[in-house]
Amino acid sequence: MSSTSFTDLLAFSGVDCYEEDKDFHGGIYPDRTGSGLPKFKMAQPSLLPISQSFAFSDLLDSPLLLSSSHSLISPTTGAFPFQGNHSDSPWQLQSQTQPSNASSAFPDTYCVQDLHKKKDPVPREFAAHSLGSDRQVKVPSYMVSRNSNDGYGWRKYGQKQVKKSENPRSYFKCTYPNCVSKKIVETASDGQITEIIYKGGHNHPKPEFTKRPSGSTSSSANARRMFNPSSVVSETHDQSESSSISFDYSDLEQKSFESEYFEIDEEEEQPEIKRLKTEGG
DNA sequence: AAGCTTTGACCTATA
DNA sequence: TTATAGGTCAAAGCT
Repeated sequence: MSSTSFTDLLAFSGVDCYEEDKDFHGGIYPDRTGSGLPKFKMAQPSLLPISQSFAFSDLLDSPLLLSSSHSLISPTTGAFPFQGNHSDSPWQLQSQTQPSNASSAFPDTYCVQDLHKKKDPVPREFAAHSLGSDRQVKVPSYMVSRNSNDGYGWRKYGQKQVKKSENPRSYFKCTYPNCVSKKIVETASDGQITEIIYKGGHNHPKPEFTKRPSGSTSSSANARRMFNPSSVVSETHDQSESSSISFDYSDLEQKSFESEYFEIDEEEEQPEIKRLKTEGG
C-alpha cells in the first residue's frame, strides 16, 4: 500500500497555509502564547476560494481544510456549512469548546471523527485534553499517510510514553532551516498511527521533489494528487488505522497556497490515482 | 560524512 | 513547595 494518502494533504495543508509573522486574514484563530486563555488572531478569509459546492474530498485536499476550517465550521453546530449532506457523510465535526465571547468565537478544538468506525477512534482522555488545550482538527487515520509523510522533512527528536495514552509519542521537527514546525505522532504498538498533532506552521514552501523519498511516493505533489475523491472512497474503507490528526493553530502561518495547490501535475496525477486505488484496494 | 533514530536525562508547566 | 507529566536536549549508534 502506498505510503501516500489523502492525509498527506491534510498535514500539508493544515500548517502550510499560514505564515507565522503575518496577521491572519482568514478567520479568527486562537493563539496560546503564554496567557491562560487562548489568544485569538483576527483575520478575514478573503483569499480562500470556498465554493458552495465544496465537496468534502475537495476540502480534504485543499489547504483550506484545516487552516481555514475555523472559518467554515459553525461554532455552534460544528457542521461543515459547505457540505449540506454532511449527515450522510462518515464525518462529523465536533466543536469542543463553546463560543462564550468574542475571543472564542471559534472553538479551540475541532474534531472530525470517522463515524464509520464503531469504536471511538479518539481516546476520551485525548478529547478531554484537547479541549481548551490545543486547537486541533482530528481526522481518521486513514487520512494519515502510513509513514506520516506529508511532504515535509521531519526529524525525530524524541519519544515519550505519556500517561494519557497507552501509545508512545514520537516528536518530530521540521528539518527545514529555521522552520519551527513540529509534529507529534502517536503510534500504537502495532505500528498504526493513532494520532498526529501538528504544532506551528511551516515558514517555507513544501520541498518540491528535491529529495524524493526512496520507496515512497510521498511528496507535496503526491499529496495533492490525493485530491481525487475516488481516492477517498478507496481510502475510507481502510479501517486498519485509527484515529486522528490534530493541528495546533497557535502558530499557523499564511502561505501563498496557490503556488502549492494549483501546480498539480496533471500528467502525473492520473497514474497516481490509479495506482493509489490499486494499492488501496 | 551527513543525517537520522534511539534513549536517558533534563527542563518546564501544572496540579 | 513538591510531585508528576509532557516536552526537549543531546550523545551515541545506525544507515
